[in-house]
Amino acid sequence: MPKTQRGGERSLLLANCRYRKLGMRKPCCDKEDTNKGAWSKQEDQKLIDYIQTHGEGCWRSLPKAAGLHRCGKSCRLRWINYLKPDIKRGNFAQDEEDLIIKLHALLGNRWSLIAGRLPGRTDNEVKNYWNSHIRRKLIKMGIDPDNHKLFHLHHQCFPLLHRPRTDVDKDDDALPVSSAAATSADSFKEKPNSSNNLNLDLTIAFPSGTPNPNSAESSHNNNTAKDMDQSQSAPTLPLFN
DNA sequence: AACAAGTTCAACCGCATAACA
DNA sequence: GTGTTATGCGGTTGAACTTGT
Repeated sequence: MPKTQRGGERSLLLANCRYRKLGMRKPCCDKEDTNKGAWSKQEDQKLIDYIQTHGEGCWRSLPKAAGLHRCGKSCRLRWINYLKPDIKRGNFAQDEEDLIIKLHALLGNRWSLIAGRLPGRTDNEVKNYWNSHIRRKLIKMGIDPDNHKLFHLHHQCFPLLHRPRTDVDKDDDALPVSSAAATSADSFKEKPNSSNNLNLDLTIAFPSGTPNPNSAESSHNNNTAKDMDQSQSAPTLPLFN
């Protein structure tokens, strides 16, 4: 059973309860007739049908036009993260994982930029994968996932992380810290690209078809433009420095 | 078998900012 | 220049699921 069909009504109730409890301001689209929580198959189909006919965009007016009792934000997220036809689902390949680590070292938590380098992957998926898999793996290897440095290089800041290794730490992919550096460094070396779709060139460049933000006609995609402005030249990865 | 603890991931939120009036 | 609206982003939540005891 797809997770998307679990407990929709319950999460709606919990969400409404949360606003009251925490004194949070209600979202703009929190109307009585607006659905929340998991999407049903029928809702998915309505959204797919509408976008296939009319294309993406105008998310604010889309729900009404498509006959959905959802806010535009929710529709956009559902489409981008789940329904879009070119989305690649399933496990991440090793080269995808390596690329995420490299890009994270370079860009930090800018998940949309990182996802932009992984065809078929969404920012949400990359973020979740980072938090649930890669982050933990790096910690096990003795690498601080936040700055990609070995823990022992700044152990004063993280004394609790430098406890003696115990049986709990022993795991298939757990490595002694001393060898972890070499192993991870090896894994970051450029290796033959097993996935032809992956763009492992880390030079920051504008996606094909995207106008140069410095040019007069570009007024769109300002975040990207801002990010690009900050990295004019192709940076090298500051791993383990 | 039953329960607890840990993990995953879809969906939500607030915030920042571009676009527009 | 100012106010409002729409969109996109990253952080967070919590139900469902998995694993351990």
